[in-house]
Amino acid sequence: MAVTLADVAARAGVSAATVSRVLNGNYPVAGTTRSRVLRAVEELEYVVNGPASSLAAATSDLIGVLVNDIADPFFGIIAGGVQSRIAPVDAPDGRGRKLAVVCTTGGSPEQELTYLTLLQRQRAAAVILTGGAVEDPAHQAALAAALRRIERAGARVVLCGRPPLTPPVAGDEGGTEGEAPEADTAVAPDGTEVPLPRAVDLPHPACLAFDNRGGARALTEHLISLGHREIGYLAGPAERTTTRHRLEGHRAALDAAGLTDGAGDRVVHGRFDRDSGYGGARELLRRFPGLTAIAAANDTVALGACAALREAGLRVPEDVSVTGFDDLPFAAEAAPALTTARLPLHEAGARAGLLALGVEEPPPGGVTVVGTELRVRASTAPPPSGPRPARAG
Amino acid sequence: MAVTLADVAARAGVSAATVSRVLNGNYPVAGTTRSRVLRAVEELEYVVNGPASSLAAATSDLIGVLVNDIADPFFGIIAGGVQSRIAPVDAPDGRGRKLAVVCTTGGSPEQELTYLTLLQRQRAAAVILTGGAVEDPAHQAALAAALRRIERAGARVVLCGRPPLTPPVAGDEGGTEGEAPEADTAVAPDGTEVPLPRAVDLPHPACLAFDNRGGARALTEHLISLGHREIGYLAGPAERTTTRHRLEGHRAALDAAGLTDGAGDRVVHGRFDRDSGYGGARELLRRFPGLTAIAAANDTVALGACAALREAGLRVPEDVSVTGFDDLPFAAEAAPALTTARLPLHEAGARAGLLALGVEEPPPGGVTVVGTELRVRASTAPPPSGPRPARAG
DNA sequence: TTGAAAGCGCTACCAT
DNA sequence: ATGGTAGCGCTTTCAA
Repeated sequence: MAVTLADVAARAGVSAATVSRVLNGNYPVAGTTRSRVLRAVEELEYVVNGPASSLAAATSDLIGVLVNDIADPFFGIIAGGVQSRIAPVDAPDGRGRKLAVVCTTGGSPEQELTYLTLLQRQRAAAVILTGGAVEDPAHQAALAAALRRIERAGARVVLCGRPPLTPPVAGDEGGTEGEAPEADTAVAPDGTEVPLPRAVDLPHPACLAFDNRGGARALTEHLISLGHREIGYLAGPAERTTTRHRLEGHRAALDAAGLTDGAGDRVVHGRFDRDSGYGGARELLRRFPGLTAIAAANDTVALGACAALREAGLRVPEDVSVTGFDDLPFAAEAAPALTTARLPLHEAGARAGLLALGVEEPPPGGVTVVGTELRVRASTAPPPSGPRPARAG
Repeated sequence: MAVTLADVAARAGVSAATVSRVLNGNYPVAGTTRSRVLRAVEELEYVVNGPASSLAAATSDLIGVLVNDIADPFFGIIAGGVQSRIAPVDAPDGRGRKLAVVCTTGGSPEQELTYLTLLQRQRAAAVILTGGAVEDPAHQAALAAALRRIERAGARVVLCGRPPLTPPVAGDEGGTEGEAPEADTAVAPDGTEVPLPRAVDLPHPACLAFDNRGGARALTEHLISLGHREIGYLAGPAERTTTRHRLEGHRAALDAAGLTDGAGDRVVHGRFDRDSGYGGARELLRRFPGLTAIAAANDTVALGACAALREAGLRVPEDVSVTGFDDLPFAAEAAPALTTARLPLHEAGARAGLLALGVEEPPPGGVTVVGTELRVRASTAPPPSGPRPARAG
């Protein structure tokens, strides 16, 4: 029914092979032949059959992007960064443009695995996993197995905003102190490189890890430097690397300042959304009336906290200083007094795109740590006296 | 190299045809055979070759979603709605799950066309175009041609948040008063329905149009009802349906109230972003010192306007009332005093997903108008006196 | 209920 | 520089 390569070939008076060569531009073709073919393509309104060429060439133009929630600007911005590189607008027609298959996992391990299979089925050229990972060991193992399978199928795997699968012993996401890169391929009789079996057959994806720990630490250090001593923390959901690392950074700052007295943690766990920030802040205010600052797991949570403070008749940052994380565009608008750690989401996405294309090589250890930048919009030292008249509801 | 159907067939001691039937579950297979096959699939870690099956079956699991910018929550939320339906989380493994290919056009007509070709090449099962359209006639024609080609290739086309390609004569996007639906198919000898050639071979996509005009009108009517008489308008970029319809709604409200004196329009055009809102508001304040209200093309623009007002020492909404459009989550947080028209973006995306799947049938006319809801967060009548001491910079 | 086999449309290798 | 052609892995008649 549809126009095929053969139709074009017939019309141009050449062979199918020639048409293919013209279209893929990866082989010398005479100028006249070339233009004849292109004209036939035009006249027939021929559009390549992607599945057919994917089958024959054993590759596809699809790049999978796994996100928690595409409606969340955090992931939207990363996805935008990816697209800016895998399909640059200045590319001629569609030449060499990859398409992004965006998959919303909702943070569910099962969904993550399901989508990986679906993408493998599509023979995606690469898969990019974004955002923090669930730390459940069983899932980690299943995930590693899935990624290994995908890599073996010839697809690239990139982690963006997520720590490596097997953290170095020190438990530090920034570690480049991995084992020395041993030779792990050999030249087969037919001249091609084949992978040598490794003692541990783990996947080794390219990895762009956010410095969540460092950012969180810097934020809390900033609060401490202003004179705050009672700092609450609104953490994300347990079992997630993002939650853990940011919380660890916060605690590291407290420890370094000797602020971890036996009073226990001023930490409340919740989700990464506004409601959790709102509820969590109310709880913090209730439990710790002396609080002068709140560090939130991310900007969205911080916004919820601001709302709770406002409702309690407290001013931000005069009465309670609030910090967020990520620096989403709208957050600055909503809470101009927010101090936050800026994560270069778009840039990270863009680099992930390059890694997915294979244009950019991952560093020797495979892991690149993307730093955070402290954004101080408004800082206020705590009131000289102790507890405020906390009018929280 | 990879495991194929044939491998599974061999291992299960059945033919390839049988394995295919088991995997697709669209044909009766004996229970024992079935389980034998499934076990072989498990043991071999077999993953279907998508391109191969797409080639053979002439269909694919891909659904294209064209957006202006996936980093913009407006589109992110729509995309999320689409995904919620084309890949419901409760689907077993990957059974029948479609994948969303998200394409960022940046609002560029050329990119739009390029992506449509790319999606046609992938033999996408459907294509969803979101957001307002560029009104340039040449592009409209090229777009119509591209969509027609895609429809002829057997893919469904859905417009989401965009008016029909050929607006009814009245120029009203809400028109269901189109020509009576004539019979446009006939039953072929083999019992299948075939389309009759139409006089004008236009594409007829399913269409979910936002009631931009109605929403904008309601907003301005609201301002007028509060007593505002000098209302500025921050419009979007020219040549876009969204811009035009919202502006028309605004003007309709003014006309109805007899507020369009010869003083000329208090309208400033810009982009759909914060900076335009900021700059545009400053310009409005300068040119129309008596302004007591500003209606913005969307929430992002409104946020920029709020910033400009704040900077000018004016309070919102006490000194100047501001309205937005869309009701993006963060906007309410950033400007709680904002009155806005709520667009059910997620729901619209979800319906677009169903239309793309063919699960839901488009209405007879093809067009469904999605209404807006007025969200009044804080309204203030204009100050009794005339011009304020506009301290604008 | 199952098997055999003919494509689906393209790529890439081998000739020329 | 160009043509011929053997697959790529799956679906889907048609037979059995």
